[in-house]
Amino acid sequence: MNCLTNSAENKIKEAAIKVFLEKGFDGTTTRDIAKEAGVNSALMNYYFRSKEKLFSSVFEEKLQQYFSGMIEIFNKPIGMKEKISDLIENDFQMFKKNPDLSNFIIHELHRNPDRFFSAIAFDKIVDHSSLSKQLTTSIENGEVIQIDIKNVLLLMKSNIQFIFLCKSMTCKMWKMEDESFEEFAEKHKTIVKEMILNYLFNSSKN
Amino acid sequence: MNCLTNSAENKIKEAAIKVFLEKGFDGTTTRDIAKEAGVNSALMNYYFRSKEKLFSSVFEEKLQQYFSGMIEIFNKPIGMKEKISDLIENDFQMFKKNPDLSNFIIHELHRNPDRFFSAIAFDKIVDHSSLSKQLTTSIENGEVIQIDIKNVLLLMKSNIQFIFLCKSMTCKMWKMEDESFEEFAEKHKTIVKEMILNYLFNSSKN
DNA sequence: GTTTAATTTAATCAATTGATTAAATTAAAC
DNA sequence: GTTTAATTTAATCAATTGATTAAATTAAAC
Repeated sequence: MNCLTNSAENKIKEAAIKVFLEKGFDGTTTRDIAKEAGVNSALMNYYFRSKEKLFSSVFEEKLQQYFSGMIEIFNKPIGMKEKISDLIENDFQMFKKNPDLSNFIIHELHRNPDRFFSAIAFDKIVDHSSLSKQLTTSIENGEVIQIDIKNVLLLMKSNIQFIFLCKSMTCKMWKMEDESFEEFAEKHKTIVKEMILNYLFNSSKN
Repeated sequence: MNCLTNSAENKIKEAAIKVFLEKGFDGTTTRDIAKEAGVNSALMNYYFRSKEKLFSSVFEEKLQQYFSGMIEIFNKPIGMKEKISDLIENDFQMFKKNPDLSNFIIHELHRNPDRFFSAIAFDKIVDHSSLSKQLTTSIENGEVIQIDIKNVLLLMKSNIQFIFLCKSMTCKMWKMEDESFEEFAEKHKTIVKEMILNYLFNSSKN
């Protein structure tokens, strides 16, 4: 019943993660998943009842992953400048390790926005109130410019995620291979960090 | 043979644009398109030979649209600061009018990166050399900081496109309707413009 | 070792999907 | 007005797809 490490159920889940992230829900057939998992295709329905249910379990897991790193950092007892810097760095590393994740989340939410709430209790998971309070304090301090938390988060997300979202276009346009793309991404991350920190923080404090 | 405005061929093409942009290639059936166009489903194959070919013609058109505005501005005889500002504004207006365009291009290129070249002759269409030269001059002037054209373009694209790419997530997270989202988007555009211009341009010149 | 439950397989379904065919209709050419 | 070509339709295919079923096998309980 346990020791799932290599059980059929686990192999199916792993395969589903891989295939759904590559091809999306519509581009994936249940036979794709069964083949990737190396199991009989009826097993998928035995364990997960339907393609839709299997997908949901994958999507839920990935949406959690998408947010999980942020939340820890939100509550870290560190200064605002360091926190912003950490959030950027954290996202960068996550998408570097999971190059399909961003496309997957963005596309599946675009196709069916309601998945957002069926997959996550946002209020519980992303408790932005702590960060929000810290931002307010920093603004009152004069450390940070007058700005809404929504814009701050969007600035960070846009500049990091988009590097990976449009990876294929970048590589085609500028004739890059994986290696030079990685260099480019690292370089861009540095620029983004500098630009955002410069913009948000008043120059008096360093 | 002509007067295509309301011909079946044209209705199919229009319907294909609408449905493909909403649902993507994998999420669309030929019957969806026929139904949307209000024509017999065999007509699609009569005019376009196959779903793949119809899709290609849509994708090609949309990729051109994606780049078309940029190119004009690249070659405008205006200063660097105004040009950057115009490019940002132009992208913003395009994606505001075509909220699915960004998702469509990003997703279909992610699924099949080679479509990029089958759909566009990049060297011809995006002649970035003019902008590239202007940037070099501006850097030598001391007007602009030392930076690569690739990073400049990516900064602009990221910050504008991503607003619309993650529209559904934004609306869910912050409980926005279409109206307040539009306000938010406008506000964010202003911030992005200011941030990017501040970052790229040395403060001596105004 | 027998019984019972859990897991796996092969065979098969009905529905959907992209595509084709042949006939019917409409428009154009002369 | 007849001939010819272009357009449209209804009917139908074969292949694919998500799912189910019933039988076979394996593991667990006693």
